[in-house]
Amino acid sequence: MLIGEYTHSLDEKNRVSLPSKFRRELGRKVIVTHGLDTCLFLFSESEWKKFSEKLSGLSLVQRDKRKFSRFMLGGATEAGVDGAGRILIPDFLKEFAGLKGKVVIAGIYSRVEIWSEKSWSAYKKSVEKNIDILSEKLGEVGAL
Amino acid sequence: MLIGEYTHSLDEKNRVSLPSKFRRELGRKVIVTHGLDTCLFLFSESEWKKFSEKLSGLSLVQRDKRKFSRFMLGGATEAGVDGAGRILIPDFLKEFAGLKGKVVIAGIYSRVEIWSEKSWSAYKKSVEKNIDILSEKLGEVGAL
DNA sequence: ATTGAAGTGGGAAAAAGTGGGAATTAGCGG
DNA sequence: CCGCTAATTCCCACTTTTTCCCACTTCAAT
Repeated sequence: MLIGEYTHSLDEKNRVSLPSKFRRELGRKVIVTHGLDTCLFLFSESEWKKFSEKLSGLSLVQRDKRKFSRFMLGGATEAGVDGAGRILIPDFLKEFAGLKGKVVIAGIYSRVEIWSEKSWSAYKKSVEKNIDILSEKLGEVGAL
Repeated sequence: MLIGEYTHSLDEKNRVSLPSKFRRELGRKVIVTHGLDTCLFLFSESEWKKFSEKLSGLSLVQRDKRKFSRFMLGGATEAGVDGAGRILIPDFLKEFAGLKGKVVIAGIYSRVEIWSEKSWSAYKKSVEKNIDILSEKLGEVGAL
């Protein structure tokens, strides 16, 4: 289970270290892609398999489904984990998430998210302010 | 599985390099045809077989189906992969997708798409702007 | 203090992408 | 049918990018 938040730095070669606590579970190859809300999603190979198979079922001839699969699959990249536990972030993903300098790596159970430190703290703050209303709403629809 | 986005250039002889990560899966011969949304679709021989068989099932006597299969099958061309991993784009497809200079090659699970850099970035921008609404919608209809 | 693990930085080797020339093939006119 | 031109294919060489590896630093624990 991937949990916890870590702050690492993106170096000049666009590399980030994965938190050492995540490494065993993630293996020597991970998949990184566009996330929702200006972050990147990172999956282990097995989690990615589940997710990508779902995506591959989206019809080719429907505009919105095509859009979404381009976003997720076209935006994905296999990233090998180097000897020091780092992965390489491609330029287009780096820009998408606005990564520069310090980045936050957060484990969300079965996936990992990569945020710029700045957007992470802003997002966090906004959630904290509304968590009460949010939880109420989820309760109403029976999600929790 | 074909995933990721790569920017390569279309040279004076109308050649583009296939991303090296795609080469093993695509083999030494691929099929390129008209795509949806001003791009080209590119398939491995085996994926093309599946796709074209589906198309061949479309009824001959219905106008719209006839249109679609002409578009896809009539526009298709076999392209050999040269020693350096490049293929040749025929003029009519090049013009269809408006390819010139830098082109983007994106893997979408079982197919590859070829875009002009310009239309790709425009398309992407519009998707990113609405991805939140889009994913919400797909969630509601149970597609994901 | 010393050891070890984690994170960071940078250099060298290997691979990928690109451009262009030579050779082969195809098309065309004589 | 032959020769000329044009186009395509094949191959080699250069450049850039990526990958791999090693070394330094920091922090924690003993």
